[in-house]
Amino acid sequence: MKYWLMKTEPDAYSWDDLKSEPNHTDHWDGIRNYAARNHMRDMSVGDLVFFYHSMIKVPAIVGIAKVVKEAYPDHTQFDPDAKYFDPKSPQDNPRWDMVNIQAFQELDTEVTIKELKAIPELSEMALFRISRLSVQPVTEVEWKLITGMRKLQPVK
DNA sequence: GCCAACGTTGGC
DNA sequence: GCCAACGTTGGC
Repeated sequence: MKYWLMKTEPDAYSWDDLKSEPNHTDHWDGIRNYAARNHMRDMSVGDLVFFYHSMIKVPAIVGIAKVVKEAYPDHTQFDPDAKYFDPKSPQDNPRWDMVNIQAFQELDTEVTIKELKAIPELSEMALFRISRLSVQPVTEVEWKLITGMRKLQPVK
């Protein structure tokens, strides 16, 4: 079992948006960064994901999602009308992948970046070291520490 | 709005 | 292959 963190701007797509999808599940399209893509390719069904809201007043981990489908080609790279259309991506060897995630667990309250920053054991998190990486690994130690800070409940 | 960090592009 | 210019991310 591996652990991850995925960032999203809630104005574009939020935790509530994911929860309102059929089966609380959606595909994670639009990733156009090789490091982030490679992390998605390393994901396995059952891996857990911190769902993180960025570009807002109080950036925070707002929920826990689960990987329910492993990496497969992101169809939006071939759609000329899509925001993340990539005309240079070869049809027979697509550059960009996505995974499917499902909203899995609720936190009783969100875990803010301020709170995370105050914890010395978390100072090496990719979240702080590699600021622009929108899909990133979380270590087991980091995962257990953070999830231990909150009550978790299944998403209904 | 500012600015640091980092990725991408393109000239040479 | 190098590197300057530029664009984007994202916290503050």
